[in-house]
Amino acid sequence: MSKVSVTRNTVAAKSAPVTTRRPAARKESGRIPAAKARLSPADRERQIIDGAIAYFSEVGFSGQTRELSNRLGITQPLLYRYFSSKQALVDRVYQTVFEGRWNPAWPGLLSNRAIPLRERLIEFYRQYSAATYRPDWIRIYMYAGLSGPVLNQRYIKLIRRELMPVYCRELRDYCGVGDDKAPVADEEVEFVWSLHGGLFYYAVRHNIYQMRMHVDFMSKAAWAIDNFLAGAKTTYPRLLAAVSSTANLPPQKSKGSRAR
Amino acid sequence: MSKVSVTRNTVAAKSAPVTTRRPAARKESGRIPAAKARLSPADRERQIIDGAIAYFSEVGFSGQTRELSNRLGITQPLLYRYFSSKQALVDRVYQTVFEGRWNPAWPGLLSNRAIPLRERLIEFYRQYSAATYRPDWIRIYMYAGLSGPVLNQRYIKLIRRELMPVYCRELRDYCGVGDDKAPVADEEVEFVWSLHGGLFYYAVRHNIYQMRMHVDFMSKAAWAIDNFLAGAKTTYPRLLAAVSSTANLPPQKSKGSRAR
DNA sequence: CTCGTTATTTAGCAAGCGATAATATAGACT
DNA sequence: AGTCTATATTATCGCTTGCTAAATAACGAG
Repeated sequence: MSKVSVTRNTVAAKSAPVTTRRPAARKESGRIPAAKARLSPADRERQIIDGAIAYFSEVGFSGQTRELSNRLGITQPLLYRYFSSKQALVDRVYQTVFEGRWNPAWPGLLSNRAIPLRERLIEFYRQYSAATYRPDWIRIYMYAGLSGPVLNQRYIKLIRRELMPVYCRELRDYCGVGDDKAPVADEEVEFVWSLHGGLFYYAVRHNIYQMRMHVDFMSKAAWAIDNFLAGAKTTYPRLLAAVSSTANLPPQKSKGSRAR
Repeated sequence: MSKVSVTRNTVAAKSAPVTTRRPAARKESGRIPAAKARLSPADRERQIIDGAIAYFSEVGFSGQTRELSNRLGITQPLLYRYFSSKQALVDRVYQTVFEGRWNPAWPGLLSNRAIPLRERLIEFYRQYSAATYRPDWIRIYMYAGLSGPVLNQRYIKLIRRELMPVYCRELRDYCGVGDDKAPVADEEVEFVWSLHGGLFYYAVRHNIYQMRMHVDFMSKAAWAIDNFLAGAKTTYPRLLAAVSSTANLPPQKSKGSRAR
């Protein structure tokens, strides 16, 4: 219906290199242009994925393909030229959001004993929050968890495998207890989750409940880390002692060995 | 029309607990009506609400009324005899889940200085987790947050208003600093949120990501509380000092006064 | 300029959805 | 029992949604 006119721009033609996956090499185009002209398949695909991330993170994966195409300024059947089904697009959104933001250098950062543990933790949470404590990541992560546990379990297990053992061993060293080689116990990991989860929940309140926060994240994180480390000096040795004392005993019937 | 049989009486039998809240109103026929037959409006309404809580907490509020009615063993138009629209039913689910589980006695429990703070906190989280750290509450809470912030903001503000001031004042007393009457600063509240959020996130991992937990909640809570209190002895006075020193200064342009 | 390729749009189907009106039937009362 | 009322079901409407096929138009090569 004659929604013509506006721009006859040749912008589309200029973008030759595609770099299908690496967001690092993005030039300053930053925001998605309305880009209604003919695009190269690679560019169009990128545009659709970016738009889908923004749209689905806002309304959830029950959002409609027609509304998504409207926001992109394209027609709805065009989506199906690039993705065989809505589910395929959704899967691609998952993949794009969750795979590009994990930094393999984090374990190394956390275990760098040339720096005080406090500073390492602060720097880690600066990077980690910048990468994941954002509306698109957090919201898509939570939508994913509610519609099926597989994806989130995989991510939690990544943290448990890559981060938590390092975390716990550095904490042992910080508190001057335990040895570096003993495997970390579930109780230790859960202990660390209290800090990690407390910081994550800040992001949930901000990005899902959309609370206006009165303390900025890094300031809060610094106080939480300080408190965690200060308490750990006395609590963590006690925890390790409690764990090792019950480690190879028969399972006791104490007040609650069953997870809720 | 031919998809009958299958779950006919199992569904009816399972959804039996109708008398949960209304002791009166029913003559004591003793026999709980099989949900299949004609029910009194009050009983049918309860049954629908209970089923809706279970169904929507599982699949989210984009779940279909037909599927809900199937699970209840009733026909779909019957829902509309009791609720004018799907939205009305959804609102009723919100109301039922979120009102009814808050215990007004909690502030009193937290501020009862006849008991050591540690024990008060443990008892509080025992009650609080039993009331809200359950799949229906947590999942509906998160679905609600993702589809609109209003409800969650109201709940967060309830915590901020009813719990946090008490929490902070007891913490001041525990650490032997500050006075009871000074209003609590945002930084103090955020400090307490670190503990509270860390425990809440345990429930998220368990009930939304459906992780199998290796440490039961109360055990984890006890360690988290111990660590929080142990650290607070040194950290909280420092926090209070930092807050009061910048309290009535002009807003400074430090590295990050803006929330993320 | 012409023409072929292909990105994009127009048109539309079939199933799914919330919601309504008409019909049937269970249960209480006389 | 017979009757009446409110509960529950059958049938269906109008709209939405994922998806497809055919038509159109932009771009590049010769």
